[in-house]
Amino acid sequence: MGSSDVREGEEVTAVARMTRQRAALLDAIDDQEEFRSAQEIHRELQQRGEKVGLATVYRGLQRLAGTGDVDTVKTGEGENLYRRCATREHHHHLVCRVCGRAEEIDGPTVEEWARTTGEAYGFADITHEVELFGTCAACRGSASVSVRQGSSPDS
Amino acid sequence: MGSSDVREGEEVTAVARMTRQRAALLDAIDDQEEFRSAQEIHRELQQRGEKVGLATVYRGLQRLAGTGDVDTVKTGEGENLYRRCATREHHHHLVCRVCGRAEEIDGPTVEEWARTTGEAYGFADITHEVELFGTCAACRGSASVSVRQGSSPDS
DNA sequence: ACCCTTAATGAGAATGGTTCTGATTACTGA
DNA sequence: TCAGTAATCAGAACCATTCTCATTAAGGGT
Repeated sequence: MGSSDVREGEEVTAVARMTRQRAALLDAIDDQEEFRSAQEIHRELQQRGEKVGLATVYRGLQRLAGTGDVDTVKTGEGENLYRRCATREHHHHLVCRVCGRAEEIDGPTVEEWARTTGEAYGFADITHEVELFGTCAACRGSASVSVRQGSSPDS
Repeated sequence: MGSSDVREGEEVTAVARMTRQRAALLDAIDDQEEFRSAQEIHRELQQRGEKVGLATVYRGLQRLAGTGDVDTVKTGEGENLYRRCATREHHHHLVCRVCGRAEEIDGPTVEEWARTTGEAYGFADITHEVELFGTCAACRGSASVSVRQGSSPDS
């Protein structure tokens, strides 16, 4: 487990043993601007001819998410999507339901709202889950393809 | 399928055939102030001596959620929680990670923020997913029991 | 009260994403 | 080079939820 590694993250890679499959995973992630599910990333790797197990992809993404090297969002269906992280700071996402492209948005407004609202009700250790889903300008025109459900028309 | 029923919902029940198991489900829900998972509700029914199938509980909750008679929130683990709904209007929740008790909160602030932020990026049909999790005052003191994960310390 | 249509139910199988298992492989520091 | 052990792999296990389809029963019509 933990021993001596990681000091001042600046390389997305860093830490732990660099194996062929981990390198492949990092490559794949670096090449993708959009949010992808673990399954999709695994499929992508196979198509590239990389032999990487599904479990390994999950583990890798998990670790990367843990170190803050990749961002994650949950779709309304309880599936996790990943993509490389631009900033390490706390932020939320505006994800396109169609193409999966996402904008990272910071919301001092929501942060503040979440905290004060929670405290107003006497709750502590407030965490918030905030994701926005929509249809981006590019996808607006083109005919629909497989639409990724972000959330029901409510909530 | 659809024919003549439902006009102006005012009774939580209304519509469709009132079966023994549906009545039992409605009862169980009426008695619970906190958010419960379908599995928990099913278990509860069994303990009451009601013989109701798991699938039926899921179907029932689904319908109730559809008609807006029950509220739902998703835990970070992709499990759905239900409880009877106080208001039919759009709102969010502040859920206690420990006991499941929840406050319904309205957030003109977030609503507005979500809409404007989304539009600022050229996205349309914006929907938002917002849930707050925390530890309520009552649970703060008592020793921990099974803690229901609401979300990771981030997001 | 009795029928008949058809919604509702139940038991279990199926799904699908994710995690775990146990054996095997292969980094990496010494 | 070698040992120690992290990482990998294939597939089983998990678990919440959904589906299948034969069976049951609500409830409007008569």
